[in-house]
Amino acid sequence: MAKGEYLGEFEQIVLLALLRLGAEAYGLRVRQEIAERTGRDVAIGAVYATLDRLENKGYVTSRVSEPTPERGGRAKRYFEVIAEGRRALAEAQHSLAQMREGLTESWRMS
Amino acid sequence: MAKGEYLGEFEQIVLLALLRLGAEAYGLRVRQEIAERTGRDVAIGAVYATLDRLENKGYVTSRVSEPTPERGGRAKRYFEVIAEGRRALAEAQHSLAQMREGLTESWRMS
DNA sequence: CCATCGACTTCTACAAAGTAGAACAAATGG
DNA sequence: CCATTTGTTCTACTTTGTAGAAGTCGATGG
Repeated sequence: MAKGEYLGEFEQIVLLALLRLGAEAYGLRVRQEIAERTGRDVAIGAVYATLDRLENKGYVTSRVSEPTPERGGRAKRYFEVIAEGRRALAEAQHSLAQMREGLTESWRMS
Repeated sequence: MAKGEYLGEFEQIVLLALLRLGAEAYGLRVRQEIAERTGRDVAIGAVYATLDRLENKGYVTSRVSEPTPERGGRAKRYFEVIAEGRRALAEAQHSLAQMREGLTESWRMS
C-alpha cells in the first residue's frame, strides 16, 4: 500500500499510549502508562526521542502548558495524535492483523 | 517483564509469516507472503537480514534442503520458529494488545 | 532568600533494526 | 553452452530504539 514509511513497534506503542491518555499525554506520563500496561520499563530518553520523531513525521503535535502550582509542577509538554498519525497507526495494526489472520493462537506457548 | 530484548515490528511480521508458511517457509516465499497479505513490498535483503537476526537470537532455526528438479530449483534455506521465538512473539503481541485494550477502534480514520 | 527537592524535559552517544539493490550461485531448457 | 529462473549473500547506509546524565524551573523548608 503505502510505499515509504512504516511505524516501528515502539512508535506504535507510544502512539497507543497517547490515544489512551488523551489530555494527560505528556512524556513522563506516557512512560508510566507503558510500564503499567506492558511491564516494559523503558528509559525516559527513549520515550522523548520517539515522541520527537513522531512529531517530525507529522503524526503528532505538541504544546507546552502553563506550570501548575505543585511541588515540581513545571510546564509539561502535551502531545496529541493527529489524523495522519491515526492513519499510520491503523495501517500498521492492520498489517499485523492480516499476518495473524487465521493463525490459531496455538502458537502461543503451550 | 523481560528486560532485554524486544522484537521489532518487521521481526514480528516475519515470524508470523514463518508460522503461516510452515513447511514452505524460505526467504523468497516469506517475502511473497508478506507482500500478498500486507501489500508491503519489502526488499529481499530486508527479509534475509531479519531472518539472520532472528536465528542469531535463537528464535528460529534453518536448514538447507536438497535442490528440486525444476527450472531454477536450487536448494532452499528453510526456517522454523522454535519455542523461544513463539514466546517472544506472543509477548510482543501481548504488549500491543494490552496497549490497545479498551481503546475503541474509533481512532481509526473516520 | 537560598539550598534542596521533585516533576519534567533535553542532550549526547551508541546499539539494534530496517532498507535497497547489486552480486553471486545453482539448476533447467533449449 | 548460455540464457533464464529461483534463490541466497553481500555491502552500504538510514531509521529506530536504548540509556542515563544533565539541565530547568516551580515549590518548600529553614
